[in-house]
Amino acid sequence: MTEQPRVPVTIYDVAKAAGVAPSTVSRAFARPGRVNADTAARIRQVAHDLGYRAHPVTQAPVTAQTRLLALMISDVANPFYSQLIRGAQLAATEAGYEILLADSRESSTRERAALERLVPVVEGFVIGSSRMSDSALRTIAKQRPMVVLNRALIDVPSVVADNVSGAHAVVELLRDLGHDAATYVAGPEASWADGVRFRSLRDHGAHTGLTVSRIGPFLPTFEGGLAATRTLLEKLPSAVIAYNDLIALGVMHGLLREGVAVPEQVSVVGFDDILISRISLPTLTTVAAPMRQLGSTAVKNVVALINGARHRSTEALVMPVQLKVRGSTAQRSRKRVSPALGTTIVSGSSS
Amino acid sequence: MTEQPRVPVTIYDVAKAAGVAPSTVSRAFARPGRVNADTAARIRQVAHDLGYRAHPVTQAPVTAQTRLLALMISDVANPFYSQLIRGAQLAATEAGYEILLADSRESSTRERAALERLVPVVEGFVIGSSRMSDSALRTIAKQRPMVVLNRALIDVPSVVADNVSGAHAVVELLRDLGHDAATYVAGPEASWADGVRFRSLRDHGAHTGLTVSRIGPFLPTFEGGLAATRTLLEKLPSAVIAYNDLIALGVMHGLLREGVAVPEQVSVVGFDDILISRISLPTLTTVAAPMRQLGSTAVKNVVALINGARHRSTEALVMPVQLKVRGSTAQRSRKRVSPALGTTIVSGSSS
DNA sequence: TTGAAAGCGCTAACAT
DNA sequence: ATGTTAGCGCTTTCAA
Repeated sequence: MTEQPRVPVTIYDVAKAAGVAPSTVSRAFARPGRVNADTAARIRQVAHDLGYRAHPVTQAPVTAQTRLLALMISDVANPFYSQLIRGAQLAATEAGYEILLADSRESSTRERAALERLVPVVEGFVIGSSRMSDSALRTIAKQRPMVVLNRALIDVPSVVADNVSGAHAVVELLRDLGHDAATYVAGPEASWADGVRFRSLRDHGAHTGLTVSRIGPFLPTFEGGLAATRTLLEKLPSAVIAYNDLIALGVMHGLLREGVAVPEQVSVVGFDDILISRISLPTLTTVAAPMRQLGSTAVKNVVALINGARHRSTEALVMPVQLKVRGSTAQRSRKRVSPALGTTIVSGSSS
Repeated sequence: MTEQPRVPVTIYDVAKAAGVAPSTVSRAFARPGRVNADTAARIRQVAHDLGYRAHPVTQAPVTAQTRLLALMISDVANPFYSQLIRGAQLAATEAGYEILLADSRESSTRERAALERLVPVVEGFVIGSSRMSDSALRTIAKQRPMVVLNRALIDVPSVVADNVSGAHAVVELLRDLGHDAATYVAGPEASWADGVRFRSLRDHGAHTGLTVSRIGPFLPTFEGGLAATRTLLEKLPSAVIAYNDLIALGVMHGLLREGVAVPEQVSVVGFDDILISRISLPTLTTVAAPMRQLGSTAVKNVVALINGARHRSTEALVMPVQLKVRGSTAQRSRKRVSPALGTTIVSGSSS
């Protein structure tokens, strides 16, 4: 491939070089039939030589709406978003919109840059998960209709999963299984859900006799969970609650690799209920949120905003969650593990 | 939320209604400082009452390039694309572009609609996987620089994984393990890779003494694999090769659920090497393609095209693949399965 | 078949 | 602080 200097070439340049009127050039491209075949051929030749490219934006009638919506998420590779994306797509299709997926890759800088670049192009935003500050988010919200997911933001319509109830259910499950302490493996610090989950776990735990400590932050990925295992092994808890399923799965694998039995020695709980959690071995106990609904609700709301609806309530819309009890949690064992050796020693229960 | 009739309101409407000049309205929004606070407030009020929305496209200086690239894939939820997307994003960031992800959800109609909507907005296309016809794809390629992945398309630059060699390696592996027949579980018919994989398997199998039959098409998902299991159980082969890992995983689980041991009774092979394949039980033998490189190479090429490079070679760029032999394949057993009962019976080898 | 000219909705000089 | 005016790159009447 040979590079050429990049100076935007317009139809005027082409017209001049080809000795025709700009409108003829326009027609040559836009409605091929309406122009003399020879003229058209010559124009195309000249255009090609000049390196002409139709301008991305003005090409379409400037009055046209783009019917494009942007959905911003922090990592497309995270299966957690699959259903959310599906829901959003479904609702968008129904409303005659197309969803453009933007991926911040867990970086607030990238997120902001992408958002800013999209403002002139899309009619509205759905923020699936943001790593930006509330105020930065509000700045964008001022420019285009926006709905935020997984974060409660004053003055911007938001839809969140009921993380508080989910955390309470987890605490109660573990208590019922005889655990009296658990370690929370934290995800990204900029994640709103992370904060809510840990605080809810800790506070409700304090009320009901489950001491929840925290390690992290870790990347919200399988690798992140693997990394967390090292810390966990230093002082192995009988129960681990992870920020999300991917971390939980990583932890589970990390533990199994070290010879620690899950759930016999350590119970593991996640959040999200992604596909793998249903097919891993053991299957993962997790808090399932109605991701698909979250996505479609959000899109319906932006579309309503675009159509002139007004946002009223200052409260976030809360969607119910469900605790899926599966194979990775079990009655607390009376055994204690010496992780370095991977052997087990019998002991009384400790606080 | 209250809906309102949708008649595009411009700054001129607002200006007239507020008794000011259009430019004042423009400034009130674009440059808040430069306008009397009272006037600005009044304008905002009027604008709001009229349901004014900044026009998505003309808002930015019309001369600006969008610096946006579209990446079209057939299913964002398929982890197969994760690395491809990453590669594309990395290369795009480096070139100062933003990647917009578009998802056809396995539908050529949706794909075409999305592509057409994106033409005026993006500077170039990377088609990660297409369900459209070659000619339909070429139509879009005429309007914007385009690079196609996973499909060889004459006149349009394309980058493909070396499916042929991958298939050959699979055939040889299975032969070496003593198998003399295998069933290929097909994916989407519109998938170019599907055709190449099956033909390569069948042809190379014919040469080396592995009879490859085909069932399908099935959805390229875990559920698709589960569905395929039913057909497979009717006449259980000693080896299954799936269009992709997701199907392979579905098949594996479907078989295990029915009491068929993998790999003892049936060997299973996939294509792609997605994350789960490394952590499933058993781990999955699969053909790994350099997805990340595919993505970044494609993006580098569109960017070059945008910058005026010319596409020359009519051949697709072929990237090497690697067979990862893992836990789901084993020496062919002498036992035969009576799948309906889930029991095993000893028998001699059969053709 | 082709040219001239008028916009599309908005921003940015340049005036006032 | 605000109004006037000239474009942005392209398409589209309207004439010729």
